[in-house]
Amino acid sequence: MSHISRPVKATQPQGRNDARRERWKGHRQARRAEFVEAAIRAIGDYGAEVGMDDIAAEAGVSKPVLYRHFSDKSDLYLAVGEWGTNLLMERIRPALEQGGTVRERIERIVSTYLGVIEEYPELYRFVVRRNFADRPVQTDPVSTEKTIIANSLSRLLGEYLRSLELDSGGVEAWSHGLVGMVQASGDWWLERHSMSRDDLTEYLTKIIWFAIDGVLRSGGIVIDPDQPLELPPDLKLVENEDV
Amino acid sequence: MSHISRPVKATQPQGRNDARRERWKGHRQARRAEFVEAAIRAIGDYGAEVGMDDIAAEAGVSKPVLYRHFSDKSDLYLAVGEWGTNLLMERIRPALEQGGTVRERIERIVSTYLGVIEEYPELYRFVVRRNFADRPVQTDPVSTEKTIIANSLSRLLGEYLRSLELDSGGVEAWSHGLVGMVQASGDWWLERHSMSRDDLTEYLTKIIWFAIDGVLRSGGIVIDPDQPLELPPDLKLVENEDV
DNA sequence: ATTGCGTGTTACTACAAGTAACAGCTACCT
DNA sequence: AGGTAGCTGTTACTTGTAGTAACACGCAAT
Repeated sequence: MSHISRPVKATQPQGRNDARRERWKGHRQARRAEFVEAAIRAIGDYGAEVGMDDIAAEAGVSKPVLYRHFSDKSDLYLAVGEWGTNLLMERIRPALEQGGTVRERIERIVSTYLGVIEEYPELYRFVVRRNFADRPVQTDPVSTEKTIIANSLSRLLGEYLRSLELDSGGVEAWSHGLVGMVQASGDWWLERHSMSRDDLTEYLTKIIWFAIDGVLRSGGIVIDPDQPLELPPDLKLVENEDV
Repeated sequence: MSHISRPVKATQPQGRNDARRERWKGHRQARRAEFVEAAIRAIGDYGAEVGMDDIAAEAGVSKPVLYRHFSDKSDLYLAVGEWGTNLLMERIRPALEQGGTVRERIERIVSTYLGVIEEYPELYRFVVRRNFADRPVQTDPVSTEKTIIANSLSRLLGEYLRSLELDSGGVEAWSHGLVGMVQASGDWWLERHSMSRDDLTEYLTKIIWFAIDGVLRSGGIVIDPDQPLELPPDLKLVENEDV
């Protein structure tokens, strides 16, 4: 019988603290993070087709050790996707919080995104293409990542439209659509590289602004994309928060 | 030794016609089409996770018979994707060729697309999620399908912008982006179904038009989306034709 | 009668994900 | 001092699915 249980028991027999458990608390999380990073290095080396044998070898352990921290390959895949999502959000957050015009804000977000997929192309392919159909969409890192960004954009657009007393019924569809637009263009660019990142950033910024501008104009609002715009200060990116 | 070679030999020993070959010419194609349709039924029954055993059973044959017509599972997956692409193009073509206003044209295309993924949800998931990473993007049915549509849109937009003497440098990125937008919104809608198809169609039609309108406006052109628009009559959807 | 194209089948291989079953270390508890 | 909970390590092994070997057969054309 394996003397490691998965998941770690949430309760203790006598409800008493046992320092033996505390001893390993942070260690287990650090170990898991170490394996995720090993997976990312292996993906970089072997490509999106990487197997659990290669990931274990990169981590310097045998497969059973990996399987003590991840229930299966899709669990590891999920953790890798979360790593990528966190990286992306860490990079995008400053781009959002920094001031400037609408165009500058959109440009920074798009450029940051393209920079991340350019820096980690195999990781991107691993995450985007290796969708495990047995997982509900909610736990799919691609969908999770897109949903996080789409929901944040929904909230931004929704609050803005409502503050202008415009119809906000389409913000969820539009947000997913805009995220899909950037991702699809990025996907094409990653494979084709027929233009520079700066050129693509500019073209995408334009069409994103045109789409948003059209929504505002349909409500009679005209905004100059090159004037600084104050956004609601409490607005921040949150995960899976409904609009 | 198997007496079936893959692929069928293109030449004959004496360069003489042998009617025994002609006997099977159409049959082989019909058989293959039959297996593709069996695969589609099996996907409908078992979901996107369907295995080759189940597909063979649905076709009423054993696996070796399937493998005489498809080199591997990804080859069958490719054929299924082509089936889906052809279905989509067959449905979209009338929507494109029919006259009307810009808004009406866009609306028909979007509605047709959403209708197809609603009618074949498991097929959609099979094609969209089961990307075989060992296949180059060019033979990936998802990318192929999106590329066909994006390239057609590129050509439409490019010719239009050039006829108006506007910068058409971004049409490829925009086209892939617009296709990605519709697909991402459709993906979200298929999982969430939080609004009707007609509502989603209307919202998507709006933002697509806003995006295109913005491109035109940036060149000083203003077009009424509710006026009938004559498109170049020789323009038609073609596969992988460069802009 | 032979041959080229198809059909059929079961048993089998290959590979990668995932696990059984063991040994051992160390800090904490009794 | 001895027992225990948490971790570490390993190799051999199972499982499931894709894919194939190797055979027999039918039928129209040669």
